[in-house]
Amino acid sequence: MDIEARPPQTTQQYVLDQLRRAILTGQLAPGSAIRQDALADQLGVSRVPIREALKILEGEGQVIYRPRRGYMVAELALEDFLEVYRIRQILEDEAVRRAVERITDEDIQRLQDAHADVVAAGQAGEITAMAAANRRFHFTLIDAAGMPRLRRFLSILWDASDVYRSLYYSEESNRERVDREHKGIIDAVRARDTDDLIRRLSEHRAGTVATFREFMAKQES
Amino acid sequence: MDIEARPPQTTQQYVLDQLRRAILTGQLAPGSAIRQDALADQLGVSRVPIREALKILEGEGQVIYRPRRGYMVAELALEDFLEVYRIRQILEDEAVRRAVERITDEDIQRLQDAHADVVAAGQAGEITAMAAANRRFHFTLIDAAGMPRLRRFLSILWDASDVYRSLYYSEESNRERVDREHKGIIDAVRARDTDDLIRRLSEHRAGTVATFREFMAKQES
DNA sequence: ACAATCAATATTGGATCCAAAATAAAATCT
DNA sequence: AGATTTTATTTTGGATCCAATATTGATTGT
Repeated sequence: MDIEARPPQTTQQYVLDQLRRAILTGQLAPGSAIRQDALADQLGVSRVPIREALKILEGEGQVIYRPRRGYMVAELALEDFLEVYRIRQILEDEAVRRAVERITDEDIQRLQDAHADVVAAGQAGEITAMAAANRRFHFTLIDAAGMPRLRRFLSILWDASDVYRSLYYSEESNRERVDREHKGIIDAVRARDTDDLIRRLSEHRAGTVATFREFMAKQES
Repeated sequence: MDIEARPPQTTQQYVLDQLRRAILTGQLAPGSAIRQDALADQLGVSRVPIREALKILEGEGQVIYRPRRGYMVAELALEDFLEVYRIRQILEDEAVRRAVERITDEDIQRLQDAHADVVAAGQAGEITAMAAANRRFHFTLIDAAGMPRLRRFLSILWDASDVYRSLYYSEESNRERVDREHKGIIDAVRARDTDDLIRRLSEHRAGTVATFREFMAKQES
């Protein structure tokens, strides 16, 4: 399923991919320090490409950097999570408004394909694959807006909350809900019904937020 | 006037500051390649901190990176400029909505101080200082929203268009207009009149966009 | 004169090394 | 024993070096 067969062009790109994966899977836990030397040994590279990859992640807010103290994986408090979702709301509303005007039949086909992958991965219980397909689904819509900066910001926001979104998919009932809501979203796109689409997407996001709220409440106890 | 008397903590920070300045002043022109070796000589440092600083700027979209080809200063076509301002519009609307609810009297005092600096710099004809004070003015408002990610995105968007905003200030009539509009903005904040504030800010931005449009039209001929 | 090929040069990417700072551990003092 | 200072260790920041790739310039052939 993974298309990325060819190796990355540079070592820093390779390191960046690995770091993303480690953060996503929780191998590098939120709040933990990132030891450059250990990581270099583990990946079989020197510290130089690691430092460059970390600078990229710093820019995305995935890691926190303190001069002469090094990097640590960013944590996401409830407050932060809500901010991420609030900004997503605002930016995605704008994105789909533009997208509806510009979207092609091929795009809609891609939307359907991505959703098929979501369902397939969901039934197979492959949470990671499902998260990836889900992201493809939503970014097909976002890409159709043709706004590269907006796309990049949204990408950063999705990255920030990716870890916790997997939580949502781990529940069977939520997976069914995603299936249902995605179908509704596709219908709204086909009908070019912007208001309906925005409403459905808002509803769609609300589920994840609720799950995160519960999760954080349980964490405290 | 420059408060930043103490030197940066690390060399990469110093290089980052210098690169920002060079891009802002046009010393590094949009579209031009950035030669790491030459820059290292010029700043009296090695290439390592330069590479790290460039990675930060890459993340902000200020420079474009192509593997094994190096970095070049990003260009801003009219289309890009309009996207930047559209996203600014959306995010700043949200920011001020929150800000109005949370803003304190000290914040409003800071707003006034910043505006006084804008006017003073404007009368002295110091465009760079005026741009800096103007930024302080607007980010006082944005900061009051208490949304760090939104603040960061807006910071990136301001950076992207900073070069061209100076263009706007270079005209005397525009400087007067800024003075007038800022006063109106402060009044709206004091009155906690969100709708009026949003309207005024929108109007305020429109001037810069118009100037950029004219500039680009002239460029072509 | 122009295009294509080959050689020379410039530039980036990564590894290794050392100094400076931060952290952890040991020793000293009250 | 507990707090404080001193010493040892770990870790980051920066410089230098070399290999791999890209770019430029020269050479050859048509």
